[in-house]
Parts: sequence; C-alpha cells; structure tokens
Amino acid sequence: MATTTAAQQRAQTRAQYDVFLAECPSRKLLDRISDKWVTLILAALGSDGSHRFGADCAGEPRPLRYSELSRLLAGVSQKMLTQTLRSLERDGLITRTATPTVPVTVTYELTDLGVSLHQMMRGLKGWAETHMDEVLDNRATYDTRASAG
Amino acid sequence: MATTTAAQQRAQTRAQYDVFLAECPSRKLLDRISDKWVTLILAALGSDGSHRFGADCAGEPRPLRYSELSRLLAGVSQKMLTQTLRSLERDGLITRTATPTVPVTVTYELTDLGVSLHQMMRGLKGWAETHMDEVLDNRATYDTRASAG
DNA sequence: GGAAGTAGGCACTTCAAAGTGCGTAACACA
DNA sequence: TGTGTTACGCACTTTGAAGTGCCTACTTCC
Repeated sequence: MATTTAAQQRAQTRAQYDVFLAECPSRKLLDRISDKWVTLILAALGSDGSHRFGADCAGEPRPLRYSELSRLLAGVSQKMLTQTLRSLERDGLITRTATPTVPVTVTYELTDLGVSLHQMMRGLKGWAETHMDEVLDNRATYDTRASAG
Repeated sequence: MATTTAAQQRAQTRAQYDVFLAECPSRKLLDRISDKWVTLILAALGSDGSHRFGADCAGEPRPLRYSELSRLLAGVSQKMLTQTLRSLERDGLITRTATPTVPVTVTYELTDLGVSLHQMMRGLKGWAETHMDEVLDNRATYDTRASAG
C-alpha cells in the first residue's frame, strides 16, 4: 500500500513548487526563448531574410513567407514550423497575415514585442560571447581530468 | 526503396544546421540556463539560503550543503539534484567542496563565473517583468478568441 | 487530366530526458 | 546490533515532445 509515500510527498511539494515556478515571469520567458525553433524564427524574422543567423543578426526586419522560413530553417519539419509560428503568434510576438492570392500566401512578421524580444536575445548573445568560452573551457578541462586523471 | 528520400534530405540539412547551432554561443547559453533546476540552484546559491527565490533574488551568496539544497528545492529528486550540480560544477559555475566529517559534508558555492551568470539572469528577469505580462495577455486573448470566436 | 506548389492538419511512432525505487560506505547512537 | 543519516550511483520505467508520413483544397501549367 504505502509503496509510494515518498513519491506522493514529493508530488505535494512539487505541486506547490510548480505553482511558484509558473508564477515567475523570468521562468516563463525562459520557457519561451529556450526553444530551438523559436530562437531561429526570431532570428530569421529579426534579421533580413538572408541565411546569416550566427554572425550579427543584423539587417532590417522583414516579413517572411511560410515557405521562405521553411527553406531558411532547412531542417525544420512542417509540423514544428507551423506549431512554433502558432505559439509565437499566440504570444503576440509575430503576426500572421494571409492574403488570398492564387495559392494562399501567408507572411509572418515580428511585432514590436517580438522585436523587443529579439533585441534582448542579442543582449544574451553578448553575455554568451563574453563568458561562454570560459564555460566550455571549464567543461573540457573537467572532462579531460575525469578520463585521464 | 526511396521511401525516406525526403526524410534523408531533411536529415542532411538538419545535420548541417545542428553543427551551426552547436557553434552558436548564445544557443549554448540557452541550453544551460533554460534548465528548470539550473535556474533554481543558481538562484538558491546566488541568494542567501532562505526560500525567497521569486521576489528579488537578493541577499548574499552563501555556500549550501547538498541536503540544504534538497530541502530548499523541495520537489527535486535526488537524481536531478546531483546531476544538475555535477553539470554546473563541470561548467565551472559552482564549486563542490567535500569535507570528510562525521558523515561526509559537501557544500556547493557559486564561482565568479556562476555569480556572473546569476547576475545576468537577474537582467533577464528585468526584461521578463517588463514584457512578459504583455505576452501572457496576448496569449489569454488569443485563447479566448479561439474558443469563443 | 495529372502533377506540382502553397500552407498547413492529423495520427502514429520514436526517443531521450526525467522520475522512481533500491543500494552503499562510514559512522553514531540507542 | 540494527537503524538512521549523508551524499550519492545504478537501473528500470514513464511520458511528453519532436519526428514522420499521409492527407487536404485550390489553382495553374504542361
């Protein structure tokens, strides 16, 4: 009977904890931006449409079509692209504009909020470029010691 | 035979894409901080040991014992706590100090790099508090329209 | 008239991460 | 002597997200 006592206790405390986590706006922000395709779509829409995500993320924001995004993000499945675009639209970070042309044309564009988020991610990039090398150095050193020492 | 042609093409492009992603330091940073327990451990070690993560994350950084962290983070399983601490130690964000006392005592402490990361996450928090409400508003509006409209 | 392109929807499957329980070495205390 | 604590390691299981294939409606081009 009492085989899950410890588990249930943890479930209790976890439930409370999850509530707390859900309340934390920075946690929610992380949930949003920590998605692989979210960051890439933001980068794509935030920069011009050329496939230069890594370097500077510069260029002017430009609306992109679904098919353009699909080609730009290369490895993304249609499902994930659609799904991610929906969630970004839901959050008011991008707008979806469907024009009933020959075959229906849909374009996506960053909102002001989306641009704001994109700007912040460039800030993140700054920190990362400053310190992430150090982190990776530490990681390599740790691994070397673990296997050699 | 050629049933996986499209899939394999995607696999190709995805492989290239993953390489690119792996090279991006901001992507790596996201991989690090977007972990639930990472952020909480950082918050715990970055603030004093009281259970006030949400409000201000203030207080002075203080080394904490494994058991203290375990109690503080409540819902965390021992496995995840150990695992997360290891990875943070590996990255040079925290230090692990074992003192061979009565039952062995282990304390964890933020390194300078860890403090730096903790500071940045407070910056994140700033953005989140400024804009995340807006995002959540949009989300709620979207959901309402979807179900009611 | 059938193939192709556009922007997806739907359902099945897989796969890795997280959860969960159990074991451990050393010592202290009853 | 046996039970408890500390700080884990190991192995099994679950689960939820992502991947993948297959479908549509409409049109245009060959």
